[in-house]
Amino acid sequence: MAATIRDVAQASGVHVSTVSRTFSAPHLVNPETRNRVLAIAEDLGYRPNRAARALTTGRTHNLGLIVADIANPFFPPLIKAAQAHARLRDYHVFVADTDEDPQVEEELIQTLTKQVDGVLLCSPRLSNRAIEKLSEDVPFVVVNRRLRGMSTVLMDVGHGARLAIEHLTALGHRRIALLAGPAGSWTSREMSDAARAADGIELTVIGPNSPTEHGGIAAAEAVLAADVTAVLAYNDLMAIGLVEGLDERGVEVPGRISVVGVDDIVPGRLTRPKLTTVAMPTEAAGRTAVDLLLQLVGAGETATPALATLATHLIIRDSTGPVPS
Amino acid sequence: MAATIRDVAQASGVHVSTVSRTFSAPHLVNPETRNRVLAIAEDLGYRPNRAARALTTGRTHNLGLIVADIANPFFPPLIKAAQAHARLRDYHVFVADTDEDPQVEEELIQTLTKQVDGVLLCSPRLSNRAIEKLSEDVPFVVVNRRLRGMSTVLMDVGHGARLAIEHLTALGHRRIALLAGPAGSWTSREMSDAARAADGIELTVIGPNSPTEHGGIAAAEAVLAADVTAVLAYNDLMAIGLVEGLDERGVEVPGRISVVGVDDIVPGRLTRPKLTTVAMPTEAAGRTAVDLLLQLVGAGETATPALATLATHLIIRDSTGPVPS
DNA sequence: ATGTTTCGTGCAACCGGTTGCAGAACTTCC
DNA sequence: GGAAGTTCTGCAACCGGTTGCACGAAACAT
Repeated sequence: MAATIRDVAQASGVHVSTVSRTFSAPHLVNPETRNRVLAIAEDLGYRPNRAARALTTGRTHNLGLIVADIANPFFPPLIKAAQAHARLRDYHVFVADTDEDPQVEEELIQTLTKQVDGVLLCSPRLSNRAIEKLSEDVPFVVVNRRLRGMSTVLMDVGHGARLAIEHLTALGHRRIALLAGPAGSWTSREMSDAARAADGIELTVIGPNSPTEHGGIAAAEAVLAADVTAVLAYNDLMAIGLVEGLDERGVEVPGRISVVGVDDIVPGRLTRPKLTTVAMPTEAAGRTAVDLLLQLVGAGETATPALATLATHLIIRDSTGPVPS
Repeated sequence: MAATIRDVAQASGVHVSTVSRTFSAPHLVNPETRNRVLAIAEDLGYRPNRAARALTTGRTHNLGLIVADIANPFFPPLIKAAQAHARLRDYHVFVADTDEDPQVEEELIQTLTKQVDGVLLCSPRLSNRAIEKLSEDVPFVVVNRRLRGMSTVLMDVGHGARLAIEHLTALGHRRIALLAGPAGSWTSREMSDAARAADGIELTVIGPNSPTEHGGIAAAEAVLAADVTAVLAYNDLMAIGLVEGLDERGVEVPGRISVVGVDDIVPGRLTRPKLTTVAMPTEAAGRTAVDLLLQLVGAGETATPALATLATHLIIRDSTGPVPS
């Protein structure tokens, strides 16, 4: 069995409380005693049991990170960044995948609640109402969804959409289609609001669509029917699918139609043509979300929700070009 | 504050032990009492505290999953599958990223040890020695590395490599290069063993290389110098990079050189030409690893290490073709 | 020399559960 | 009708830590 605090106490001839303090409040114990205890602890391979500690302190030093789909290339960089950032602050993170199912999401949060100090909710599928309810039990930070009264990390996709459209209009495009995402998506709404507000273009909104490669392929027909020269897609996966669908129909990108995606996921850099896209600050979002969450955790009841909006930028590659004459 | 077992006990006029048993050994309590307790628990929103339970039972119902790099597209499907499979068995999983650093890996395992019932180690960078040492403290299942005396999940990449080479020879290729992976990699050794054993081909081994897109780009020069007509790359990322590097030099794939990757990651399906590749059963590996681990956890000291070898298969797409005449 | 702080440590209760043991109430059997 | 089981519940110790409180010793002030 692994050494406990009592083993260390016995071996060093002090009371358990002294050993405890050696680790959790070193300044309260005599340097001499402390060193002796530390040496013996080291010797016995003692490591404090975080779960036991959590029982009295109420701090588990764990975070929960809930995403809709781990395998969606958008998330791994965020997970990685969040996890690394948390680790620096001595936090471990549970990662859970809801498979896009709100029901699963809710259950997950409930069973996780007791084991974590806070939960990071990325692109939640749950209703605002449900989230607010659950947030009574555990601090939340929500990524990619606006929720008043709650700490939030947003990526300014509206701005990104404007940049994309400016880029397209500079290339001479006037008739532009927006391939919308899933119905309830905040991101999708932001994008279409931005696109609708753009001057001097004729916008066709196609969708809602499934935010997958398949959704993009399926939309190719509708894009052709819309008779546009450029398309802004909800995300890169759809954009890639669309390029594929257009290719199957002998339509060249960017020769006949220009395509812009959103997210800047890895595959987009590898396809041909390489995808022009709105880069999302996913790593920064992961780090920021952890920071906000720990801030919330530290503040306890007096917590003030914070809102962080992260900038996006346009990466121009090869899937956009001048409007065909 | 969240309701505890004592709140429920008080509210239902029974002793805490009865409440405890209602949840952890229902058959020991009178159905009538049980229902009353359950109703009141429901009412109070009571949920057992897993950490507290772990203290006495020694079972945390948590697993640790350690990978070298979450953002490497190879891992997310495995993580997703493992996590989903664990959840069905009422286990949560900590996911941690070592950033390819053995030091970090070791620390991570140590701090995680007390909080989990077992650890899944995917493509570990740690020495066998270190892993064996650490395995005294917590059950391990190792994925993608052969380690005697320890439960292991392997993907039969040797077989995959043979399939790939058969495919290439059937197309007429004789001079083939193997783009090796990192030096210590078990997978890389398996592949080169298989390739060396193949009959009737002239093999050039290039490497070790960094297992990234960049490594592939960098290897393009060496591939051309080797004067081969086909290349088997350590993984898809490298294969994609190689195709890119060759393209920059005006070399057509598969027109002049055929390229086969390994892993079947998502981007490979999206590039052009679409990548011929050896598909790895990553989801199955994740599930199998969880099964083996839980089996180990259940068995306690009497655990018998098991070995699972998962089949790979070849997916023929567009990056391979007949040898140029 | 005495009174007041400061410092270091021990004591014991507590966090939220689990579990071996014991005993009460109720059955079953002869 | 009493002995022997069953079934259900309570008691209390325990898991591995933390922490408020008390107390003795040393350091300081007067």
